[in-house]
Amino acid sequence: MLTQSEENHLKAIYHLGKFGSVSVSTNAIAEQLDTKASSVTDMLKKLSDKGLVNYRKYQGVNLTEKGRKIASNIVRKHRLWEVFLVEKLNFSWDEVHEIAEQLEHIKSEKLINQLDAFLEKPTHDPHGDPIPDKNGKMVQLETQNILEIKAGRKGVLVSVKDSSDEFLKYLNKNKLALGDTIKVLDFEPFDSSITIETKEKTMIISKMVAENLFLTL
Amino acid sequence: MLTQSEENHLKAIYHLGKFGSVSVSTNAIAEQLDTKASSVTDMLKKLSDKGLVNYRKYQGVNLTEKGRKIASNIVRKHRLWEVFLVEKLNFSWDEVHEIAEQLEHIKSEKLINQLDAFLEKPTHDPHGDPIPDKNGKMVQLETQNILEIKAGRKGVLVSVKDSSDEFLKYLNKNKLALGDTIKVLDFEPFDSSITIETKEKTMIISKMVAENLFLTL
DNA sequence: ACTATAATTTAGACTAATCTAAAAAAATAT
DNA sequence: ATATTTTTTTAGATTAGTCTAAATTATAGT
Repeated sequence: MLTQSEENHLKAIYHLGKFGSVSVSTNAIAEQLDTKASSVTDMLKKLSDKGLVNYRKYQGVNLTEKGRKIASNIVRKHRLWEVFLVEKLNFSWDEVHEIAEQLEHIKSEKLINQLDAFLEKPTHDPHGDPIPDKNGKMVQLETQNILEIKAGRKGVLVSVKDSSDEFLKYLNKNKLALGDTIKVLDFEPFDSSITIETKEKTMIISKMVAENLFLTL
Repeated sequence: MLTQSEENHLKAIYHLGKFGSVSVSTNAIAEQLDTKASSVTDMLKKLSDKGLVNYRKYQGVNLTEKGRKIASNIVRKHRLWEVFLVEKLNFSWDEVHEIAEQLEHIKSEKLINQLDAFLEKPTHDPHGDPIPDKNGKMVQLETQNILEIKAGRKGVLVSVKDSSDEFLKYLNKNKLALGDTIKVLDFEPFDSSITIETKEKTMIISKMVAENLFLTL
């Protein structure tokens, strides 16, 4: 049985491992978990002893098959709980992350299976992130960042990269939600801002915002 | 913010304090939590420093108003989650306790309010125990132990004292469930066993079983 | 290739929660 | 009332997770 801290470290490695680099650095994990590199080193040794990560001093770390399975299961739980909170308990998508961070550590396989069924086996969470199945597999939509879409074309907003409160509140304030159809009207090369059109209105979004919006065409 | 262990100690004192004695003994808490008396003593000092219990060496302990409120809130969460598991996720009543032991420590006031509303503000959990409201108040049904009921009278089974797996499985096996009407046919003074009649059948229950069944007349 | 900088690990300390064994206090029995 | 037993507390040790500061290794710049 793993502790919450062990689970959080595996999850961090899982998330960081997705982006290119074969091995994940100690510092990256420390930053993700808001802790110190020395604490991470200690934990990596422990996880290595348990056969959940491949770790070589100074060389970074990555998940073993066993570790990857555990990590994807935590992500699965996190995202299922987020769906529950939004769909059943009327939370808005900017309120659920912290609570799901707690709920993801509840231990009961039956619980998560029943929850999955109760929610009618959702494939994506409220932020558009795919929910892994029991084996860690997930449907990955073909998405494009809005910055890569040609002016004049339309797409459907299906996921956001940044799931922070502040960013989601910005989207709420500007009436942008998953599932909305967005048309790219104009691209301004000077600052990479984009003019977009939604059902609601026409607006300009900054590069910083645009980087976090992913659409299907 | 309290740790899980602190919360568990408060909850144990809350439950033990219900039965007569003004103050709860160190040993009783230790037994309830399956830990050692010395560990309990340490924790009592800590809880006392935080103003959650009144503790005097060798004199036992009881909850302060602040402590009582926190404890009843944990019990509230535990019982609401049990309702959720049974009503929404199709668990049977003998499977929910352990999971609720974990869920009761999730910290979010909004979560528990929304859950309460989603479940339509239940007043009792699947074992018939009353669910405290936000202020710790609960409706206490006028119940009688089946041993105190005169032969020939009927009652409705509304709660069970022992919530262990084994006992609940015994009830399931014998088709006894909350809400069932039970008629007391005969009382055997020799061993305090009772002959009862349900929709299903007539059966004899031992004193040990009878002690755990509470009815409304 | 050498040096400065950055990343990582090690060493040692701290806190929280637990335990065992011994000491102290309270309860009970004669 | 005293002795025995039980309960409770204290003292000291252990484990997990964390930290800071120092040492080590890797990386980058010239």
